[in-house]
Amino acid sequence: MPPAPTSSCVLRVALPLPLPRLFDYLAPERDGVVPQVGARVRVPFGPRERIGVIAALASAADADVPELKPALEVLDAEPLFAGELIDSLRWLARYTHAALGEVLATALPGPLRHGEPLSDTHDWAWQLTEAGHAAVDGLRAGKPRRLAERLQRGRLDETTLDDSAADAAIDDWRGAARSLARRGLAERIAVAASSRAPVPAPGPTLHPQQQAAVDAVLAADGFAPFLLDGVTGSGKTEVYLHAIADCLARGRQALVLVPEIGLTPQLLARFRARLGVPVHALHSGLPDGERARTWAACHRGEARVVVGTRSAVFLPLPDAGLIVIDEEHDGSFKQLDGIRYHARDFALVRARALDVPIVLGSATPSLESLRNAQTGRYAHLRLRQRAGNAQPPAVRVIDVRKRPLQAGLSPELLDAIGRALDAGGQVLVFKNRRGYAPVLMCHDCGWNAQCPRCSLPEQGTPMTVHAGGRRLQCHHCGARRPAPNACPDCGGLALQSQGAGTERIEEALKARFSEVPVLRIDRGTTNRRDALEQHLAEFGNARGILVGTQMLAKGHDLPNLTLVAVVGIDEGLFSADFRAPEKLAQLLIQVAGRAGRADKPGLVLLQTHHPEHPLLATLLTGGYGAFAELELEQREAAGFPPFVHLAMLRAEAKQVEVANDFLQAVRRCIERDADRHLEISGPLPAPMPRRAGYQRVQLLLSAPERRGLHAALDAALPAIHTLPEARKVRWSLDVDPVDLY
DNA sequence: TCAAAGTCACCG
DNA sequence: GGTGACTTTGAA
Repeated sequence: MPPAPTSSCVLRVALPLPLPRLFDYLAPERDGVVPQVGARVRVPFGPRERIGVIAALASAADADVPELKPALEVLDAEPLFAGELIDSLRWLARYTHAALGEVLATALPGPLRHGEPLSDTHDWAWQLTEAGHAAVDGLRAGKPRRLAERLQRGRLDETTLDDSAADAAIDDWRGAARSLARRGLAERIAVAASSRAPVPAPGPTLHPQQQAAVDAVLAADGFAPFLLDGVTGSGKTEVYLHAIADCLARGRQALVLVPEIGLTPQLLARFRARLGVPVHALHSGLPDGERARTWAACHRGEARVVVGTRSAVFLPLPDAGLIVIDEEHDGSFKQLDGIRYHARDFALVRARALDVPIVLGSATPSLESLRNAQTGRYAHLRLRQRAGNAQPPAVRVIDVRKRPLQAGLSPELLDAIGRALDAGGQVLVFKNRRGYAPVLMCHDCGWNAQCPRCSLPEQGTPMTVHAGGRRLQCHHCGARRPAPNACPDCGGLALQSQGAGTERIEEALKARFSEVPVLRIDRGTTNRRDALEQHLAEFGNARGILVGTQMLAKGHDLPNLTLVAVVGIDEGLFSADFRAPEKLAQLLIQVAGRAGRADKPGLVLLQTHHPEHPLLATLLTGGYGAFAELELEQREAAGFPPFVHLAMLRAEAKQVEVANDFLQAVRRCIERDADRHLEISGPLPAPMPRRAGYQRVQLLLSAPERRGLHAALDAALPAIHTLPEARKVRWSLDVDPVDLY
């Protein structure tokens, strides 16, 4: 029961500011709307107005300040944030140590954040006008005519039109509709939000492992986390679809989170066709209004299935029945600025609070999730069987030590590319992430610089190259030393820092294979969402070479791809980032999955200075599971997640000393009352120490228990916020950082 | 002498 | 974070 609005009612408001406190206001003086927790309010703040959210109600006696200003207006008669959602967001604010107001603002689409009312959620449909009915037969053949002929049979929902766009009957119907509307032949009308009962289309018969996985998920009663660990092509999506169909049949909502690159029109079309209900999509490429409408449709319980990227984890789900995280290992679930949340981890918190099952699917699960499966926190569902008779590709390692390299490509690799092209196939040259923290390596013997203080017997901590190649630095302990002139192991002079960019590779390939097209795909050439699809469509199935980075690891099918060449993997084997081996293994498995089809065996070539490296050996002989076991042992020995918990404080300033001084002061704040289990390293220059004219420094906290880490931060943060040094830098706190940059 | 640039406290 | 108010600094 909301309390009656009385003159003594005080609103404790969370404002979108990086201030870790609430601001108190009196209820608006003349306002019929009853203030409730979770409703937005417009309030005066300093010289201007802000939109905040009522976080609590109190009586005037409890106010912190004697003279309160009245709020201007309560914007929501029904709270936007209610029940489970606001509880979970409160948890997130505590966990990320961020201000509640900022967390709540992050959880809202732009228009709602700026005070606009909850959008209408009626559907739009198109119908012919009277003039339109009369004119159909006179229209010229073309898209407008084809659309008009469809509309002659009755009006059509936009969602239906979107769905049928996939079968190419009327692609780009919007253009055709606009053309008809201009001539007064068709009109757009509002219709009640469709509450179609699901009309699912049958899918392929499940194989026994899929069926077992589906049965396990359907048997769940309330909160139950599942790790769906299925090799590429084993049909994880079918398992999701069955679980979602069951969820719909129970009258509940389903939320599906996918990586940024995974939300393609094909995926949506498949979901829509199979589930037989409208499927809402939510991603950063949509216009604000669209995102606000989806939010409203979820809030009202009208949206039954939502497929979205990271930020969809904030959608209200009053009738939640299931959450699915596809490709749960994917890095794009972690937000890297603002509120640094991890959508997968927050989805788990929400699933627990909503008391619904949650399925985390991946062919290459994160080590965190595998660990949770090992310890029994997640049920481990395995799909080991491939659908159809697709053969895994052959994988060969090319030793490039002492080989003459052209833009980092060995003669053996270039020959293999030539042979694949001669056979009429396509080649993918895949460059592992651009190493912006270069390590020093000997081209003759593969030696690389490691920190003498931090090195463990099997797994050293690499030192990264600084000061134009003259200095080496360890990002774990801060040790520095000059770079050697000759290799300490073999005496050779072929020391080099790693990393030829994709541009240089592209140039070299164009020069060598001038008779075929060479297409480079990376952030530089392809930043729009569908640009990748377009580029690949133009490329077609003809002979040619694709050069690129992460973006090419998954996505569009390339049926004629017979050779995948991976270069730059040594940077992943010896990176300063403890997650680099995991990312590299995931990438290699994914990239390898792209080579060859049932009828054309594929070949994967890995070019390295370290053919005997245990990561490669384990991955090639035992697969990802064996690699993960080995890597978890390494993590445990080296004291890295998931065996410890990390938090990273980053600071940047024009002068290094300013950023350093701040983090030194932070370190003293934390040391003052932290227990002895908390390890602090730094302040140290970030592996990428300069960005846009700013010097970047970081302080890493590590604790064996979450509780200890959070206790230390809770104790120190109030003091850190008031440090005089804090005003001179831009700083941020990242709990569970994914990479240490 | 004024104005631009830097510093600071506060916001209910 | 953003703002107004106050302080320092520099050029005519």
